[in-house]
Amino acid sequence: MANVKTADCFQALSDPSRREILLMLSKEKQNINAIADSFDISRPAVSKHIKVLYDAGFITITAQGRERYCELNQQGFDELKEWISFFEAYWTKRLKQLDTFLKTKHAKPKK
Amino acid sequence: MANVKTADCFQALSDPSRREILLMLSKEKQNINAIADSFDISRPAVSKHIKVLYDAGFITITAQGRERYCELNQQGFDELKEWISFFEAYWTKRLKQLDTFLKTKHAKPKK
DNA sequence: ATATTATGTAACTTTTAAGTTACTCAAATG
DNA sequence: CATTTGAGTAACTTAAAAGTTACATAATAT
Repeated sequence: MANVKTADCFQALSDPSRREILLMLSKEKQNINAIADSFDISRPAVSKHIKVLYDAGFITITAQGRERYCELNQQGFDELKEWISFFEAYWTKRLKQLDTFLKTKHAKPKK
Repeated sequence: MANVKTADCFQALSDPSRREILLMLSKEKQNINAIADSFDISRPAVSKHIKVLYDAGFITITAQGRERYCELNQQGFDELKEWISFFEAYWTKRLKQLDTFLKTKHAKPKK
C-alpha cells in the first residue's frame, strides 16, 4: 500500500510553509532535519508538514539509515494539473462564444 | 481598485465547497442565492466563500439590480498554472539526468 | 407605501489546523 | 556500551476557518 494518496492536494498546498518545502526540494533532496533548519517553526511541526505533503502525493520519502530523505513526487502535481485542465475547457468555450458573437453580430462594422 | 487579488489562491482552493462552486460556475453564470441553494450550508456561509473566491481572483461579480452574478475569472487559474509550471522545470531536469545516466553508465547492457 | 427578495455583515460558536513541549526509539559514533 | 543524532508521536495550546443566527439595506414587486 505504498504511495497511495490519502490527503487532499489542495489542502496540502494551502499552507505557505508546505509550499516553501516543495520549493526547497525542487533544488535538492533533503532529510527532515535539514528542512527543519530552514524554518523558524519547530522540528516536529516540520515533520507534520512533511507527512501532509507525503499523504497528498507531493513527495516521496526514502530512509537511509536513520535519515529520511524527501524528494518531489509527480503524483500530487499531476492531480493539480488535471484539475486545472478541466477548467481549460471553460475558457476554450468562452473564446469560441466570443468568436461567434463577433462574427455574427459585428460582421460589418458600422463605419 | 477593481479586480486586484488580495487573497491566496491556494488557500481559496483548500475548501471543497469553494471548489464545488467553481465547478458549478464552469457550467453557468449564477447569482449568490442560486449558488447557495445547491449547498447544505447557510446562505451567509456561501456568501463568504464567494468573497474568498473573488479576493483570490477566481471569479468576477457583476451586479444586475439587486442580484450579483458570479462568473469564472482566469486570473486565479493562471496564478495556479504559473506555480505548477515552475515545477515543470524540475521534472524536465530529472528526465535529463536519467537520460544521461542511462547513456553513460549503461550504454552497453550486460547481456 | 408596503412587502418581498437578494444580498452583506457583525457577533458569536464550533471545528480544524498549526504549533509547542516532552517523550520515545532506533541508528550511528566515540 | 554510553552518547549523540534523526526522527515520530502523543498531549496539549493557540490560532484561524467555517459555520450560524440575527440584523441591515437596497432593489423589485404588489
